[in-house]
Amino acid sequence: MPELPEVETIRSQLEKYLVGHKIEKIDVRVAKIFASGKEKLVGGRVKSLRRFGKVLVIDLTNGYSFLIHLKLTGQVVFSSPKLPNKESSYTHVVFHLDKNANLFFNDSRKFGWIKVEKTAEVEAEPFVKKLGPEPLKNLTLKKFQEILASTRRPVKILLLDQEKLSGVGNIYANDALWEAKINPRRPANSLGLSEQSKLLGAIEEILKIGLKYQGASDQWYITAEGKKGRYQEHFLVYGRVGESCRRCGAKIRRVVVGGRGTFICANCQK
DNA sequence: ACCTAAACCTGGGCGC
DNA sequence: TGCGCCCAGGTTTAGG
Repeated sequence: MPELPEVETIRSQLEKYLVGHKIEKIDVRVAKIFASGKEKLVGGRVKSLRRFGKVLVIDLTNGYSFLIHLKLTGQVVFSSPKLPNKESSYTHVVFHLDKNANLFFNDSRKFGWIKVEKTAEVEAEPFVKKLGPEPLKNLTLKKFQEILASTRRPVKILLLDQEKLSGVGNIYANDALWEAKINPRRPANSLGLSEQSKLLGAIEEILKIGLKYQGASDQWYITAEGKKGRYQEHFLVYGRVGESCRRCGAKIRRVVVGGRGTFICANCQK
């Protein structure tokens, strides 16, 4: 799922549901997902929720936090007497909360992880620490231009590199490049001024649209309320192989860039 | 520094 | 229906 709009949708919903709840017990059914430290969380109460790129952070009042990465198929779903129960055969970790509520971590492919850190040390955690600036937050045009100018690697690979900028994944990278009419294979340092600025604007715009539709439920993603997002109904180019370009009508092609499926209108994206 | 393929896993879709 | 193959919102690692 799990690009910036999907994780942010989960974060903001959990802020509403989870804050104030006490963690009474944690049931880890697949050890590799949550390898250690769960005892630090038991008895703690949820204080706040943060997000760094695609990483969700849940802070407790006892000085500890836990980080969740959903990778490709992870789900984080809140359940209470009022919401549908999304426990399934893919539920690998259950946080039992007070007031008959639960937080489920589901993950078909088991690539996701949960990790405990002291709250004060979350930003120094190795994965978080390496993250680059984030669109809609602290990615300025100047910084974006520096990042692009620093390499001749294909621009799409840069957009997906979390150490260069964080939060953008394959869906939003494809759609933003289409929106900006830039070919994903273009060397990053070959973009002109107006292209650089157009691309940053497109990234911000597409992420905002993703947020508006509560993310893309192309496959496994669901919100913390257990519902589907709707951005998949508005894909600009992602996944539209064989269909017509929304701008010029040419056929959308699938190519591979940096080992990832990449969708382009060869007519529009130069 | 950069590139690729493979690895971590499982399920869905498609062609035959 | 079944089987084999390819694909998948991410990231890391091994090898060149």
